[in-house]
Amino acid sequence: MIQAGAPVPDRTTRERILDAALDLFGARGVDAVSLDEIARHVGVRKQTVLYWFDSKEVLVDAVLEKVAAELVVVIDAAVRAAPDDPLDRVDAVVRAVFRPAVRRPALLGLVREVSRLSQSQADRLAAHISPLVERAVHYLAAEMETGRLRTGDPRLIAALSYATVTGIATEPEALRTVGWVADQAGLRALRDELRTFLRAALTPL
Amino acid sequence: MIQAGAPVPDRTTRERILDAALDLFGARGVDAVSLDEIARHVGVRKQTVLYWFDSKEVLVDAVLEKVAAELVVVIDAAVRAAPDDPLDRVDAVVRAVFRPAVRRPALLGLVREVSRLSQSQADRLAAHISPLVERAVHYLAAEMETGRLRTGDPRLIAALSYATVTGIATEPEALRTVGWVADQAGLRALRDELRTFLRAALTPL
DNA sequence: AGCTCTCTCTACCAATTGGTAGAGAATCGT
DNA sequence: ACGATTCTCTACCAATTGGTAGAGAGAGCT
Repeated sequence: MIQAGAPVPDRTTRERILDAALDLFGARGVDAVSLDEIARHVGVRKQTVLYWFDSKEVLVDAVLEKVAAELVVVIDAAVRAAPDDPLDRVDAVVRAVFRPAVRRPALLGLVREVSRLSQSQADRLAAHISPLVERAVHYLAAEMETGRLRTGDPRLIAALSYATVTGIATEPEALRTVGWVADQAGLRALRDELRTFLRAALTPL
Repeated sequence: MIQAGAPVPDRTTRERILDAALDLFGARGVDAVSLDEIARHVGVRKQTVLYWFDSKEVLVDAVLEKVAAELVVVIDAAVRAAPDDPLDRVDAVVRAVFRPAVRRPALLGLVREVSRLSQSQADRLAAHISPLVERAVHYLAAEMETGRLRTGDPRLIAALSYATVTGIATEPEALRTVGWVADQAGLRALRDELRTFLRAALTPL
């Protein structure tokens, strides 16, 4: 905690604000979290938050940017490391997406907020994600040609997978409604069920 | 629009408030929609809303209650009407869930709000949904025994399906990020892809 | 030492929120 | 005809929100 009149220049304050914002936004949503609450979590005044980020919208932007960039790196690495078999590759991507999510639920929880973004924010996010998706779609299409994947619409498969992952991310607690336990073991079990589904649906007949 | 000093007793006002609240909550979230905005949509003052529903929380409750009850009826009817084959039955449920969603996107969009509910609200919702899920789980388990479905954990399958549907519901616009078009045709295509997936994953080897 | 830049602070503000108090018009049962 | 009930209104309020203005402490360069 920093006392009044002792503003030791602290380059990490910005990072700590981003960190707290990610957790809080992810857990309870952008609307429900005030700048003041974020500031309190960091041990700083609300106006300090507004010094680092000109407005709440800018802060949201920065958080999304950070998360998207990290996610892209993780997925990218997983794809490159995976063996040549397309089924194994899909499997690797699914596990790669869930790994950070298991460690830090707020990460995927943030996805829930995407639907509330402004047009420009959504566009910027898409700029990060789209290239990844396009590559995946082309890859899937190519492998369907070679017969190593069951034929289908790769874009729909991508959309469905994305929807499923965000669905899991969105509702770790809501899934209790269907009797699912939202702990790490439960998350892993659900991830594995998704892997099974994808394999079953993509394995050539 | 009702003019001042002309409060013709109108039993439908309550219904119209519920209706507007459903659409607005579903489209933009409970937090982002004020009572005043709902009132304006109905053509009434905010205080009239508070006359019919003691607080915003009560209004949210009522909307959820209504949606849950309707959804239960729809699914129930679909199951009863479906043929005896378990794969067809699963298929019928998926279509039944999507039918109201296609007609009225806000309906499933409301699911996004579930994660922000209070404990008591979540419990009440679960009271509606759980029996349905339990029946489905037992049914799936029984059919796995008879060999007409691939064996697996029925509860995980239910959870995964639920997550997928809510994922689609949550992100009709966010899915644009992966290049998916969020119109009715797109929704149908995605629904059919989900049906294909479920069939592929559940068909006995 | 003195000056500038970086950073966090105190003090405020206008707007919006959910909610309360209570007046008054229309309808219905008597 | 009349009183009670039902329903919507005007008028307020306390609390919270995102955001602004500007003071002032510490660090580093000259």
